[in-house]
Amino acid sequence: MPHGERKTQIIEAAAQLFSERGYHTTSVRDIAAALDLQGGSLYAHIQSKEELLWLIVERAAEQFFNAIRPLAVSDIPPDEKLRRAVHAHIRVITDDLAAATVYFHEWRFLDEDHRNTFLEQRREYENLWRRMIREAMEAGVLRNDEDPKYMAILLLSAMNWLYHWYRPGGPLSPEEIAERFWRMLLEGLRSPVFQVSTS
Amino acid sequence: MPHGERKTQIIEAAAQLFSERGYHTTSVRDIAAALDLQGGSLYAHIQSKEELLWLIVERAAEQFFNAIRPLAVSDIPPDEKLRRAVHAHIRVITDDLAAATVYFHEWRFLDEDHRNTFLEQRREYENLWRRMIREAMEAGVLRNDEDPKYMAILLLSAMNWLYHWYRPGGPLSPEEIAERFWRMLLEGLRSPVFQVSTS
DNA sequence: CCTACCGATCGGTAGG
DNA sequence: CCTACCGATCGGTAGG
Repeated sequence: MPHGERKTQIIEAAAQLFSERGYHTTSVRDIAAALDLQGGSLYAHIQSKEELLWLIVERAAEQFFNAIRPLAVSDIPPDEKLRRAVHAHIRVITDDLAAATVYFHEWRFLDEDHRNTFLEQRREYENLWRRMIREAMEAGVLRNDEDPKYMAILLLSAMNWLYHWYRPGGPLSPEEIAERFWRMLLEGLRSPVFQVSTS
Repeated sequence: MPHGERKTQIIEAAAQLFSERGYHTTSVRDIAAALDLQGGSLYAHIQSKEELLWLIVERAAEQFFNAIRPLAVSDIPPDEKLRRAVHAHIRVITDDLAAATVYFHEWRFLDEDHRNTFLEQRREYENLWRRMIREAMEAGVLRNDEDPKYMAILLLSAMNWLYHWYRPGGPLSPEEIAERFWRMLLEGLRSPVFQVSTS
């Protein structure tokens, strides 16, 4: 009978290795070695290598939902709500960079059922963002001459790319990054005193 | 002696498969099968599987440079220059989605030498963007109370994420996407008639 | 949790 | 460009 703690260790070692080398370049023996075990010994705790991938992705998806859903359904003013959501989303990524990297990078290697569940959850998550944005548009906080769909894509793209370049100990804290990103996205990059010739 | 046309076919088939399944999940036999060849026959044209990955990444890097460098060194007004650069960068991604996907996703599996060259080229490319942004800031076109470094990251993040969601035949053309992204980034998401309470 | 092993598949080569 | 093969490594299992 597997005891939970050991399994958590295995999941975390797997997340670290999958994020560094990718799912397929990491062997079950690599994961076992990181815990000073023999390759076959892992199977006392897990059913398959794919189960590990699924558990990592599942957990990460949960982190995103736990961070954003309470905000989304709250009655905080829509601009403050979005500001906090940006901070929260970025926090999930920076708090467990390995898990986030696997979430964004390796989900394609899930079994078909797990992959479908993943895609479904991701769609739901994006809908939370679209709803917050539409709410802010209707409150007159965000401009209503843009499509909330592409606003959401822009926001999430800028944030999600973070796992490519963020490293702990860099010049900016997660909070400072979130602050700057939100400010630039909200206020725009254009100088307020300059009339730019956009078509 | 390999003749060039066949090699191009091999590279393109490899780019397609690498982008769909990833580098390590695609076998040399898969690539050969896509061209109705036997696995071993590829080695009349290539030296190794890694060479294929390198050629795909190399080509993609060249596309980005060819699209942006002439703009960067031109004396087009800085705002128009950036607008065109956004269009050009997005065009490179959408014009060869498979190559762009491999470029962003699979470069980690390059040999050490190739990986170092890749990282060097990417740094140079990002510097082109930083220089264009700094130029626009100094011309008073972009706000000078933000760091050009993070402006560049924001711009490139939003654009680079495109390969995750863009599919040909979608509702927006590459030009329409570029237009919207540039407009949203430049003008900001905030409603012009609303005073948002940012700290 | 280990030892010892399974069949399958991999990238790459020899020889034609 | 094909056939036939190489050693290495893979995920997973049996039996203890």
